[in-house]
Amino acid sequence: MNANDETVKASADDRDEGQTLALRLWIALARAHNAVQAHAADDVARHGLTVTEFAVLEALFHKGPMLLGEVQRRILVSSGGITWLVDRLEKRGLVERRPCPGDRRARLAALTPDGEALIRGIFPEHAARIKAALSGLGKKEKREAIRLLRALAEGAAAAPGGDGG
Amino acid sequence: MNANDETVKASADDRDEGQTLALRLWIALARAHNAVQAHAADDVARHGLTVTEFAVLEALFHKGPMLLGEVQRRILVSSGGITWLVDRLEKRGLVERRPCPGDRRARLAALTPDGEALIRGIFPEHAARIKAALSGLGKKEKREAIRLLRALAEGAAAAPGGDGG
DNA sequence: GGGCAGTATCTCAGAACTGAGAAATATACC
DNA sequence: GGTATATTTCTCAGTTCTGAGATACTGCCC
Repeated sequence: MNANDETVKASADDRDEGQTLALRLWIALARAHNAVQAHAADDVARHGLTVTEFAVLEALFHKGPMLLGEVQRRILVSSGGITWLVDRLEKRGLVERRPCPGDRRARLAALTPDGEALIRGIFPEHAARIKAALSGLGKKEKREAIRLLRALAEGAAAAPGGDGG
Repeated sequence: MNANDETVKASADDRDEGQTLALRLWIALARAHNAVQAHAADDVARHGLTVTEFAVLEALFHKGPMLLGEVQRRILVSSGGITWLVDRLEKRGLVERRPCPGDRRARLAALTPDGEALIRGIFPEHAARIKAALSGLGKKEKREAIRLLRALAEGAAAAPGGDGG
């Protein structure tokens, strides 16, 4: 149910125009992501964290202990990546691994008291920083952008190839 | 000149709501970027290229020979990154370095005939693939998304910290 | 024409991953 | 119960990049 006018009648010009538009959108998406990511990275670096490390702590803070695999899917890293991340956070005493009751293959990642104190302390400031980085859009525009980006992600997941086909 | 209603009167609730909205937007942005990037990566991988390598070839294809620094700023990598990328493409015979007339510090990157033939051959299909990945939005929505993403990127660049303050 | 800040690229150590495959366990079917 | 397949995490080699500092040159000012 996409409002896809170009499927009705597609001349060569229409196709070119549609492709140009798509490429422009892809570039705009990449640049916006990059610009916001720079702010996020800059902010969490003050606490010696990377954006993905922060994402792990934040997930555990808001959802409680989770299977490594759940965290992995949530923050979009590979299986090797989540092992590496949790190793790193465990060495710093921010996260611990616990056995998963009922499944001896799996392990839960959970915040330690230190980890919880850290994320509790830095999360509000981080959220404020993200909000500031996104201040180019008003509330209404943000809501519209969220709607469009979600439709974009769903469409991409549904398209053949990539990671969703 | 941002349509920023929340600057008028900001109760604690308003602030929380604004932050929640901002965080949701940040997540939607990251997921959309990731989903589209997966398609782009999957497509160029068929020719043994990464997304950034493709971006270098595409820049040189559409703009002609460029200073390494120009390419670097265009595709958003570090100085070490662009050296590494051009090295790699040069080894594969797709790109060559040329001296820059009038500045002996600088070097131009330019497509070789092989490189031009490659990008000319794969660009149309890649553009079609990107268009397919972005088919979750209609033309009108794409235009609106581009407008919002550009405003987002500008706002982020203008905000203190990150890479634009 | 010598010093000096500024700019462009390169070098290099190492960060932050990826992806394939191994090991351990779970689940389903005969 | 036994075999096959799937799932979950871990290991490890290799890839793709970053950031700091080195090197080479430019252009300005005295």
